[in-house]
Amino acid sequence: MAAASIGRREQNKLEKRGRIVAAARALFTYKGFEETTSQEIADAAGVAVGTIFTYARTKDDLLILVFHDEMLAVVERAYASARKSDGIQVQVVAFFDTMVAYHEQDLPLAHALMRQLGFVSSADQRALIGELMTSVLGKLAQLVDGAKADGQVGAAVPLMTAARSLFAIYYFHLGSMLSGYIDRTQFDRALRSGIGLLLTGLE
Amino acid sequence: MAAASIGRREQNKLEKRGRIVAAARALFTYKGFEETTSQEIADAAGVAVGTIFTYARTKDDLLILVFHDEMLAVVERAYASARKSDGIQVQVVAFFDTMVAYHEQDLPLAHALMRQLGFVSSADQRALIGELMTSVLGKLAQLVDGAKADGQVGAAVPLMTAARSLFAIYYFHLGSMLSGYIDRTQFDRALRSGIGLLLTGLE
DNA sequence: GCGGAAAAATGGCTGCGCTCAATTTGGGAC
DNA sequence: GTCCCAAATTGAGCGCAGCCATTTTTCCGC
Repeated sequence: MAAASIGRREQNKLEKRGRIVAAARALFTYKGFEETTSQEIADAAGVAVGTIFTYARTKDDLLILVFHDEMLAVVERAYASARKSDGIQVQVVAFFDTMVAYHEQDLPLAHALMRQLGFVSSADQRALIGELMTSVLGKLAQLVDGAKADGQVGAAVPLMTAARSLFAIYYFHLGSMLSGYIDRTQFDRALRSGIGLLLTGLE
Repeated sequence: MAAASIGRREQNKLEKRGRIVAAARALFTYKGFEETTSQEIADAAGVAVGTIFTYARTKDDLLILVFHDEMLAVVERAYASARKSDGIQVQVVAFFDTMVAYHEQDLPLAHALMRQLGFVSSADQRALIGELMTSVLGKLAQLVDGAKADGQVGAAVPLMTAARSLFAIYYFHLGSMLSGYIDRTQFDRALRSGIGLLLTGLE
């Protein structure tokens, strides 16, 4: 019971944190990020407003918390989906398609998330987002590494540079779509041609 | 006098707009974007708070206005600087180095700008930022096109895809630096290796 | 000039995110 | 069981961006 009772306080905190994040998730989805007030989240989670800000320093942090766990899962799914295909290009496209499909479920929320990714301010945010980036880049690096084995990718290619460049291209075009510069069709085209060009090179 | 008197109203608006943007510019630089209040900008510009919001719908828009003209000029300088060199890789690096040097004058403000680039919400913003993007991508495309002439770049390479991919890599690493994931030295290395890889290709 | 209509400017007001002094809760020492 | 302290919770209050009913300025037909 000692271990359990020590855990009691932590247990409550964890459960409360879960309620807050779940409430935020639901409200963000239902009425949008900007349109949801801290008071509403607090009410839905059954806590006072002030309590929210002991679990997340800002409303923005809450958005990151909402995405964090889900995104890690999506990255795993994206990787699994990519592994089903053959050929590095098809694999990478499949990987990003899975991620886009996830974002397409709620484009406004994805748009709000993208704003935060471009403005990491606190150490908390840096840690959470850094974890996501490590996960995505790691999986992409694995795909590239796999392609090295069967000679699709040159042995001298630095894995992380390749992973970062692939992601950079995806990220840029995703932003263009979420900001309303291009539609989904144009996005697909742009992503494919960008990845294709990175594979063959300019020279 | 007819033409001038018709212009009088426009003249005043333009001059007032100039004062507001200049005041915002100075205050953002002096005490930071978040730390500057609309009231302070209004006082410095000699107008009422409400007036600001007839020239810019939000404080965010004001930030974009502040950068817009300067950025167009920086892109021109970056292009001029790139043309001095030979070899597409060196040119592209010189181009981005000029842009980074500009942002380095005020990293916090560059960071704030980056947040807006990732969250274009109004048609006004889309127009202003779209103009910047067109300018940057156009110049990059020109550099790539020039390199095509002397065979450094394959004739079949689509110019805009190349320009977008180059920019995407720059943008991604710039964001990493501004968000505090990497320092300037790592940025330089990452940018160069990313561009190098795009030139040679993964395959 | 003058009248009036349209455009621009104004600033008190509202609703928001977030703070912080005061209060409640939980858990160990005895 | 009781006491005590630290950790957790609370919500009224604060400062901010942005709104909008009112006032001021500008322009044109006469």
